[in-house]
Amino acid sequence: MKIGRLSLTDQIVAELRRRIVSGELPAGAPLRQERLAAELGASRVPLREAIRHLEAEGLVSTEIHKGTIVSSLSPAEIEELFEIRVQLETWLFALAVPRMTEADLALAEAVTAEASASGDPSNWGALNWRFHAALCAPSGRDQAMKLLRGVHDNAMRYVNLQLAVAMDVERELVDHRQLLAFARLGDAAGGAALLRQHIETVASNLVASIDGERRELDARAGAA
Amino acid sequence: MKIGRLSLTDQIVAELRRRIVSGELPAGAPLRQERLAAELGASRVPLREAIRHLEAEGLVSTEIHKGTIVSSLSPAEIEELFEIRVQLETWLFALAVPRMTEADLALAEAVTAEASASGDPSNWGALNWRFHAALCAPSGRDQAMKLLRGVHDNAMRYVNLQLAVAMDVERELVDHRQLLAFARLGDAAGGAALLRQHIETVASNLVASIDGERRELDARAGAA
DNA sequence: GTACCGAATATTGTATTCAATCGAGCCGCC
DNA sequence: GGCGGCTCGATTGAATACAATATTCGGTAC
Repeated sequence: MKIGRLSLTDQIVAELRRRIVSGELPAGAPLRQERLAAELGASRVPLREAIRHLEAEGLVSTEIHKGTIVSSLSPAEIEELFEIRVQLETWLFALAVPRMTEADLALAEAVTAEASASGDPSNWGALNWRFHAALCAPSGRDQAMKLLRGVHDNAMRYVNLQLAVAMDVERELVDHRQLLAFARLGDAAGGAALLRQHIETVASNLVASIDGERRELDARAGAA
Repeated sequence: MKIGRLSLTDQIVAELRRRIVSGELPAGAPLRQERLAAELGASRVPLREAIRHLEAEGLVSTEIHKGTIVSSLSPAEIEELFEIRVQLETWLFALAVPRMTEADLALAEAVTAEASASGDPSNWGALNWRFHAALCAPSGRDQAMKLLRGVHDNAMRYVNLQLAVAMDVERELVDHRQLLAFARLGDAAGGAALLRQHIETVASNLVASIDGERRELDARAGAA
């Protein structure tokens, strides 16, 4: 029983979002309609509709008669996305903690275990989201979760491209386990504080890494 | 010199959003593609792209082969949108207060004056946004402002339909002037507290009004 | 009289086609 | 030799045409 079949457009949205968030389509990459449509086995019309959807989400940006590119955020904008995450996630987490059931905790633990086991960094962004979502979802704030998901996706694609941050995956897992411990104890305030610090740490590592890379590129450009 | 020409799709998005937020297209109203396209003087293709854009924003929802309707939020979901506004706006306001220039304050005052003068309730939602945006924009958090705008739009269309709340416009203006006073004094904490209370008051009035209307409808349905 | 089935119709989903615009490379002119 | 304009190819924007699906209304059997 397929309860809700997906339109072709929706499938394309999901696929493109996956490619963008995973870094397969890096920031600045152009989305050629004819080629992409052929590659996805569809016509240009549903592809264009999908692009409009992603545009509204902020993942791509279109200039009229020039085409669509994966939108590229400045370090300041990336940092801002993490700030937003801090605001929303700490709030949702604090709401979620007292409502968490054993099943919720088990789910979060399962995701953590999966992340520990899988060394594949390419789907780490998705796992990270699933963990954070599992922590916040019991808040019951579905609208906020939808918003948060957009912010998370938009930020995570930069994380996926930064190996320096990816190498810190061990440290992140430690944080995640500790967050789980706070949740288990019902300590919303303590957990929220750690969550804030956790997100801020990832953000500053990421921005530092991007800045470093940018400096390197500038240096090369200067030398050339 | 027209620097940024708009695609037909973008124009349609703006027009449809206006109609939805203003209440001209109430929640639940179906969007018939052929009719709308003819009415807007365009073909179905750009209209469909516009609909996909609005769908990503959460203003409409589409069911495959059944059509698109203006999305209708439950009272709980509406309340949640206001909760999100509280979280984001109090944060942004507190950031904005120390950065406000005289020009920012003047702008906010001008909007308040305009709102006092104009008795037209139909564009009151837009004015309300302009005021709240003026208070938060100096924070410099453009990404968050974009998010907040979406939330505000989505919530405001219900306000526009509720005369009981619209009648409280005087009280709201009092709050707005008081918020301005806090901003002028540089009292971020005091202003944020008032802002929180302000939004929560509007939310509870609105939800109460919607609940009342719904009960009335149920009663009629029961009588029939 | 009611419930179920089926054809007709309306509406959406997708593909194909045509039109408008932009960018690159070439040519002529200064 | 450099610069401006121009033509051509490529790409997107928009419209038309076709296919698939759902709703509705009428009819028939029970």
